[in-house]
This record gives sequence, structure tokens and C-alpha cells, in this order.
Amino acid sequence: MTSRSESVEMYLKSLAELGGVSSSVPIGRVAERLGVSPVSANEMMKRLGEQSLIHHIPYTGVKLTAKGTRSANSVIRRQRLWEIFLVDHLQLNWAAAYDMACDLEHATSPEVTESLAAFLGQPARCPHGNPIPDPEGQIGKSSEISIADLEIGQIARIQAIFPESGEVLEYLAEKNLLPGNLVSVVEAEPLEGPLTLLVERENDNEQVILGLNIASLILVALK
Amino acid sequence: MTSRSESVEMYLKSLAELGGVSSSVPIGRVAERLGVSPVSANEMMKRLGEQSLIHHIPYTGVKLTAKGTRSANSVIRRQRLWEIFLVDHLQLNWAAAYDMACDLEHATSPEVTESLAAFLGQPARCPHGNPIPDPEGQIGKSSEISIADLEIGQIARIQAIFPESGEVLEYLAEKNLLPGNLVSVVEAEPLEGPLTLLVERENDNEQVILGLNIASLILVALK
DNA sequence: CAATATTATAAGGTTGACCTTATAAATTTG
DNA sequence: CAAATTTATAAGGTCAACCTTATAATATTG
Repeated sequence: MTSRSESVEMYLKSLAELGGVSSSVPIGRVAERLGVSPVSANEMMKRLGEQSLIHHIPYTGVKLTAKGTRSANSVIRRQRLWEIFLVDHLQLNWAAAYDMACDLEHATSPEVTESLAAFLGQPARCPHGNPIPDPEGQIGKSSEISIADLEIGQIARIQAIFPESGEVLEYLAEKNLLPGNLVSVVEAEPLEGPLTLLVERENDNEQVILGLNIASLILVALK
Repeated sequence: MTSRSESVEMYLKSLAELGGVSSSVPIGRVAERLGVSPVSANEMMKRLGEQSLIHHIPYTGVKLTAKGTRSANSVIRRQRLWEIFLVDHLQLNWAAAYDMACDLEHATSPEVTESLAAFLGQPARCPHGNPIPDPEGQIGKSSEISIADLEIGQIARIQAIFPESGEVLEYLAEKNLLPGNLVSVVEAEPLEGPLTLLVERENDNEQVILGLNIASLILVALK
């Protein structure tokens, strides 16, 4: 019996966002993303393990089971649908929508979710470019290439920001690094240093400097 | 500092629904409506009193302060706006919308609330006929007359169901006792007994029997 | 006005989700 | 491979919101 508590949902979602569907995620990383102590995260992992939502390999990390993946994707579906509603229908802030939708998500029944999906026209992607899982908890593939992988001069179109976070989205919106826009790397500092990008949008291009950690969150498709 | 916890919101809303804006409500009644022990309700009332949200007269009851009334109405505004969205845009069940909107309400910031209100076209009433408080926490008057007050033969139009509850709304939907429909009392059993009503809807009229306790929740306007 | 019912308060318990501190075990790194 | 780091587990604590049981105070009713 999966209890559907708010914090269980947050743990499952974080696990999925950190790659726990296909590989093991160190519990420390989960704790960090949730702003929680490693001990607390460990305790929760025990509970999630008892519910067969995760598989825990000590000193290695934690991986979502098939059941856990379905649950996580169902949480993500709810959140991304709300994001669409907030951005496209309520004209709310693109970056803030992630956090606002997260709150709504916890309060949303499957029935409301599917009615919302119908109302929105069964959208395929959230406003940040990430695929919306289907009602059965299956999710499509995202691009595997990020800005951090681009060669100098290569032009690519931004597809998605992943994983999302209020902070990062806020920052990227300011720099115009939004899905749909074109980017290329002008220069890359050596030793894993920052990138200088050319961001193209409508008629005006602009140069921005971006650390590799953030660049790797911006998924792109080559032109 | 009003903390905006889910249960504080529920207590404030229940108080408003039980008439705590204009008169004292016995704590026992609040406990009953929330499905909570009288002791728990008492504890919470102490906390609400410390936050100046209510005024408690021992052995008499509890009344919302001006601040408490504003808070309660802001909660009610959020919930009723979501009800409109769920019923009018997502085509969800008229009776179930009250409970579904209650969940969403707790997760809704003022910003989302006002954008939602704009999206919905600043509606004046919820699907159950009750007025939607304005953003400052002011609320319009409802009808003072219920079906229980009607004389035999008098025809009236249903305006609202108040206070709402999933159970009651479910029951009334089955009996076709919905806002907008016309009713009259055919017969009233003596000694506060049940009423026999004629419910008119489009072309088909039907007779229904209704206890006084429920009849008094159906607010009407005389024809 | 005495009996019954309601309301208030005290004391102690539970649960979920956190926390800190401390120790032990395993892994990674110099 | 020893030292430093990360991970696990144990022990004990906090907080909000509930609970029960018990007693005391006040109201209402027969």
C-alpha cells in the first residue's frame, strides 16, 4: 500500500530527477536536493524500500523499482500538467511555475489529473521542455546532449532544462536560455572552465557566460 | 505571524461555515464538522486565540475576529475559485468538486489565486451558489431564506447550498435539488417532520421527501 | 435544585518527518 | 595502504496535530 504522503512523493520525484530510474543515486545527493540531512534521507529510504519503491545497495546508492518509477512518473505527470496550466492559461512566471505546480501536485487526485490533461489537450512537454509521462507512468526520452557537450561553433536548439529547480530556471530565464532558442559555444575556458555562449532569440543575439554545471542542465538538439 | 498550516485553514473555514463570523460557535460543533475530538479542537482554539484569529468565550463558544474572518474568507475564496475551474472547465462532478477544491486550496498561493480568478473571469458565485469572497476577504450576502422556511405552495428558486459538504451535495444532486431549479413545498409533516417538495427542472417535475435539517441548507429566493 | 450534558483542562501517548550527535563500516584518495 | 571521506546505524530529541482517559467546572433540563 503506497501511502502517497507529500514527502514520499518528493523523494520519489527527486530520485527520478537525479537519474534513479536507470542508475543508482547516492543517498547523499537525494538529501542535498531535498535540503534534508543524510540521516533523514536514509531513514526514508528504509521506508521506501519496505514499500518496494526503491532498491538500496548499501554504500552505492538507491534505484527506483518498476513500481517506484511508475509512482515517480505519475507525480511528475501531475506536476508538469499543472506547469502547463499555470504558464499557458494563468500567465504565471515560467521559472516560478515549477515550484507552484509542485505544491498543487500533492493535492491532485488521478481523476483531476486526467481531466486536466484532457483540458490542456494532452500536452507532450512541460514549459521547461521535459516530456510529460503518460497516465500509466511511462515517459518519453529527452535529448542526451547538453550545451556542455557542444563543440565550439556548433549551433543547437535548446530543448529542455533538466533537472529543473526554481533557482536554476530563474537564472536561465534572465539569460534568455529558454527552450526553442538557438545557442552556440563561442569559447570554452580550459580545465572545465566556463563557456561563452551566443544566445539567439528572434532578432537580437547576446553573449552569456555560463558555468559547466549549469550548461549540463540545458539539453539541446543539434541543428 | 499566521502560519497558514493546512489544519489552521480547515478550522478557520469550518468556523466561517458554522456561522462564526457573526455569532459564537460551540467548539463541539467545530470538532464534529472536522471529525476531530473535542479535546483536539479545544487545543487548536487556544492556538488560534493566541494568533488573534478567534475570540473564545468559555462555555459559550468561539467567534472569528476581523483578522480571522479575513483569513477564513481568503481560504474560502481559493476553494470556491477552484470549484468553478473543476466544474466548468474540467467537467468534474458538481458534488465532488467541494472536496477536490479543498485539497487544491491548501496548495494555492495568493498569486495563483488571483491569476485563477482572472482566468475564470472573476466569478461571483461557486457552483453551489455561494458567493466568492473578494481578494481582501470581504464576502457578499447570501439568501436568508431556506426551503425549511417556505410556506406550503410557495414557489422559490434554489440559490445555494450552505454550508456545503461532500455528503450533502452528493445527496442533493441525486434529488435534483440544484441551484437554479424551482421548488415548492407540497406538504409538511407536523412536529418538525419531513417536507414533501415539488422540484421543477426543465420539463419534468418530481416529488421528493426531505428532512428539515437538510432543507435548511438549501437557500432560496422567493418567486 | 438535582441530575444530566456540555465544556475545559490536565496528563500522557502516537505518528510522521524531521533534527543532532556519535560511532561504525565501507569506499575513495593522497 | 593509511588517511580522509562518505555512508550506515543507533540513540535520543522536537514539533504539529491528533488521540484517550480522567477530572473539574459550568450549563441546561427534568
